[in-house]
Amino acid sequence: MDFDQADAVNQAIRLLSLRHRARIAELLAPLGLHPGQEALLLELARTGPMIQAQLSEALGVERPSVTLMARKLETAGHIRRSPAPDDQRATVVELTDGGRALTDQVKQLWCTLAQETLTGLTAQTVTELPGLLKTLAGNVDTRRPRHRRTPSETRAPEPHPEHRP
Amino acid sequence: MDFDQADAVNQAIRLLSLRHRARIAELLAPLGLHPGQEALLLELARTGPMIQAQLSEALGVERPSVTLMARKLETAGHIRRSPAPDDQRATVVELTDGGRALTDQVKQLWCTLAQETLTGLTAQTVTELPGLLKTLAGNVDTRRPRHRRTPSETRAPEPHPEHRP
DNA sequence: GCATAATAGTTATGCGCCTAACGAACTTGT
DNA sequence: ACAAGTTCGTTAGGCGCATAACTATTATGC
Repeated sequence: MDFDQADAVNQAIRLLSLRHRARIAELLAPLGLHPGQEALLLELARTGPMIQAQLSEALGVERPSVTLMARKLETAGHIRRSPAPDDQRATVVELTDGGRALTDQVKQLWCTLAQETLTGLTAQTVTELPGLLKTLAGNVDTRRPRHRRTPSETRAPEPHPEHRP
Repeated sequence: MDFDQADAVNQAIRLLSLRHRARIAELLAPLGLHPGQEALLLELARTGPMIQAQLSEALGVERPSVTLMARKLETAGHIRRSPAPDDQRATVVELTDGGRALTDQVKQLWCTLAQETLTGLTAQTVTELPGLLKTLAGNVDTRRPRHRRTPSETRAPEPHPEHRP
């Protein structure tokens, strides 16, 4: 692959990351939230009370990051942390009533943002987009081992599917 | 737009951002670079010596961010900063010889990364992808004013083009 | 010509995210 | 049953990126 093509892709992903996050920050600021925190709240709303380690896995961030974010969200009164009954090490995290209400507002922003983001795309592109992005993310995922082979990556034998229908 | 659909898109973008950046970090670590710095080096290699304000604009990050990154890259010996002759306030940044050599290595990583990222996609998707991502980034761009209208965004009258041919 | 505005850069501070290192609690192997 | 390993959470430190506030220089208006 030649550099210009690679650069176009990598730069576009970088720019999208920056802009998307910046827009999230803008939308979240009135609620007193910072980018990343909304993901934690939404995950709790989606799955219910859970252990920080599970949150770390679900959010795709490391455990120390969860520790700090959770502490701040707790201080703000949006979540509650209590020791897990069956495991003395674990602390279970859950939304407070206020946190749930706040999350409802986040959900609306979430829709606004997506609507904004998808402006001008065809319906087909919109429906295919999530799968496409997940494929890209999966292709560069470093959490689970990527290919068990040595770094001579001439061509990966079993890539991710294009989209799953 | 319903929440699940919006969430799928937003979450996918978030995940891609995290994973792509993580992979960049992994690839850059052997060179002693951190994510974001490669963009500065590549921009200098692309455009030649330039003012920090121009770098800020080109990279899409704020000027204080450029200040700190540039200082670190200068300390590492990859770039050189000198006062601009025609403007006493400005400082022009350029690659050193070592920086240029390092950037050549970055370019190779860049190709590796893109190849990895695009694994399993059709040729058509690959060619359309940069334009698509740029559209998405442009749709959420907050630097230039987004729509001159009040925030009642029932539907934007003149969205971005699907792709520019 | 001079006050005023705009621009270039820096410092300070805060957040998300990371890795490394640690203690405490659970799980396992034998 | 107990040592060894694993997992959960935390602390400490570092980087990228952001905004706010400041200085120094350049450009503009009248």
